[in-house]
Amino acid sequence: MDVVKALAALAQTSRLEVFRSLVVAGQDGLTPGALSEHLGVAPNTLSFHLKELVHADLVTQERAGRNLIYRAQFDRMNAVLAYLTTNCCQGEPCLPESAIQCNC
Amino acid sequence: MDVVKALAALAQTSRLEVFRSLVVAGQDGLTPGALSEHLGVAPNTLSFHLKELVHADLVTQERAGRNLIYRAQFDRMNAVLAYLTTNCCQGEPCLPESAIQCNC
DNA sequence: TCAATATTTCAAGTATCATTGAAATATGGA
DNA sequence: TCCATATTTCAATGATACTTGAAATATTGA
Repeated sequence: MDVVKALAALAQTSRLEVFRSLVVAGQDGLTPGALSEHLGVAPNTLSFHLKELVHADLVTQERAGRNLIYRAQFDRMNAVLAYLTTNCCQGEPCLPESAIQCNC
Repeated sequence: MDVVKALAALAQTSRLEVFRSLVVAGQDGLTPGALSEHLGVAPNTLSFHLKELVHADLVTQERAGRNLIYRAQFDRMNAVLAYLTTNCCQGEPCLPESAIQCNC
């Protein structure tokens, strides 16, 4: 699991906005056209960024007729997030409470 | 809260290893010397990466005599992770279960 | 104060990334 | 088949990032 690649894919303003939009959209996903209009990113630039997200395995692509549908890959996202926190603090308590994963 | 900057700071092999080491170390933190030896990163290269992590507010620096001690900033880390998942899936269930945040 | 240890800063070179405009591909409908 | 829509690919340019070696700074103990 290449965590660096996933983090790099998210470490760019347009891509982070794209991914966040897909996270909110959930299983419905979004088309490049919708994303392009909603985020104000040029179609070819958007296509480049979507490919980066797909290569990082954070997003899936499916064709639906004339459109493509992109969706966030939630299990992969959670695996990346989990990597950052596993085995933290040698078992000592480091934070009072939190609840940040995607379990809506 | 500049999430892109934080993700970019983590999206690099050496820095991700440094950060993970600091996460595991917890409140004890680690010195550049210890990190350099443990990870096999040249001291000046390590210094560059540590500065990136500090600028991204993911790591703190404190002097202890001749050494410096770097520590992971857990609340900041959790805030960054939380940003990726908030408002996901329009409230629909998207994953059965998970537990990924730092609450050790 | 001087030397040793710990760590950072600086400058330079190479590589990687983001954006843009133009052209290409794929799909659906007339 | 032909056209329009949707989306991607390509090439080029400018900006940003990583690494390295050498030099500088800070702290401690003799």
